[in-house]
Amino acid sequence: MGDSDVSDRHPPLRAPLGPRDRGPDPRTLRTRAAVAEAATTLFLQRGYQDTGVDEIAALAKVSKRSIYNNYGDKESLFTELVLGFTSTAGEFADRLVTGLAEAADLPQALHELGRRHLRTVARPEVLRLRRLIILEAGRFPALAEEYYRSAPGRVMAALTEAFALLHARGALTAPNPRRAAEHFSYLVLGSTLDSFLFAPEADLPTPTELDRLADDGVTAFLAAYGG
Amino acid sequence: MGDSDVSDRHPPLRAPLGPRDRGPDPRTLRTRAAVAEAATTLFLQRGYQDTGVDEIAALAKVSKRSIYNNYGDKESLFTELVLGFTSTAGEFADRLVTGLAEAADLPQALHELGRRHLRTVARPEVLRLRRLIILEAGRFPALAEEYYRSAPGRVMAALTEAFALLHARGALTAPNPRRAAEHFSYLVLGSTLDSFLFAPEADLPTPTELDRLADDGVTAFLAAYGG
DNA sequence: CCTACCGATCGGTAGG
DNA sequence: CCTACCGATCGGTAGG
Repeated sequence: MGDSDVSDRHPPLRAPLGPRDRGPDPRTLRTRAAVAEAATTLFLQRGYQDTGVDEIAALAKVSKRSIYNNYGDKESLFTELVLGFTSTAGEFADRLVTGLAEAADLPQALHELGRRHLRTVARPEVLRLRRLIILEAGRFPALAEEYYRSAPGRVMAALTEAFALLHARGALTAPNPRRAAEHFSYLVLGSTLDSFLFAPEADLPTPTELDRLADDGVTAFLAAYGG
Repeated sequence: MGDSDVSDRHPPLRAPLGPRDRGPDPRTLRTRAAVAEAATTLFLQRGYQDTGVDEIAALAKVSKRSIYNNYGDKESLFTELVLGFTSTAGEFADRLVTGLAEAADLPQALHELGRRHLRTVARPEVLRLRRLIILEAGRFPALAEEYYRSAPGRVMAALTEAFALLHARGALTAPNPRRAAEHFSYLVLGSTLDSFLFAPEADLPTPTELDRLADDGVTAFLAAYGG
């Protein structure tokens, strides 16, 4: 099983497998996980600038040196964490709209989609991530663009495609399906997303209120675009 | 023309009128105006934290001491400037909806309102102010609340009132006029406000595109709520 | 005497 | 892994 020579002059900076193929050092994994959790908490709470590397180290109960060893520098740590959450959000976006164009009862399917979408987006950690990315869009423009394209953008693209099909079939009247997708999203999510940005500490709507908000948005959408 | 005694033992710290009623020292006014303009530019561009008092002083071509003499400290300077713009925005909000409930041609009046609203809100300085307040909502929660209540909140309140009247008169079907006002706002403004937060450096829609966005939003609103 | 303003520098804290 | 410390920069204030 060809162990690599310890004196190898070109070791990968972070080997995917350690010597004897034992996998990465479990201590490294523990440290990285502790740092990631602590940094996520603090970044989401206070933003990039107001979170100190010392604070992250203290909360994660690791040394500051371990953070730099595992993540390079503060910017890389931030970027790596945010990109991880962004790809999670992108996967959700793909699943959300699946099957819409084939639904037997379109109004019911849209109401369910609206409720599911708003419930997901109105979770504190999702709202805080969105807010964090907006706060740091000046410092990390590429990150903001990647998030926008992967999360809301992917939902918008999937809705656009579904609405185009439904329009062709006469189930909706949406000659501009892209615009219809935007209208659907802002009708359902608009006020919840907006309020949180201005009052991130305020109480979120209750689940009942969220369903009501989503239903009202979908009802207005169906009145405007319904077959 | 009663000159005040120069040896007066209780001079006001900053007299509204100087000796001989000549008015405030014009040098003071010039300095304050220069500081306000420079600070506004920089705060809107980089946010609170990333703007240094030294930078403001350099851009305004005054000494740092003059900033502290005129505005107390950095937080007060920021608050004073933002509150000034907030009250300006509030006055616009009041005028925007005036006369809507009495319009002879409601669809036309709503289309004009939508265009005017979006054109105003989509000005770079308005978008930047909104973004700045969101960025600093963690540090200045009272400021964010005041802005939210004075600007979007006042438009929403005025629209709600107008829609309630129009519903009573049968010109609209809006049994929940508050919700209708939210839907109107997000249909017209949603995508423009949202995109700017994630890409503050990107090009804004052209005036033609803005009118199209507004028209599409108002058309959807009328299809959903129209008499 | 006052107000406005200057050059110089303070203590404290950030990322690394 | 920790303490100590660096070069840089911040908001705020000193004397004149």
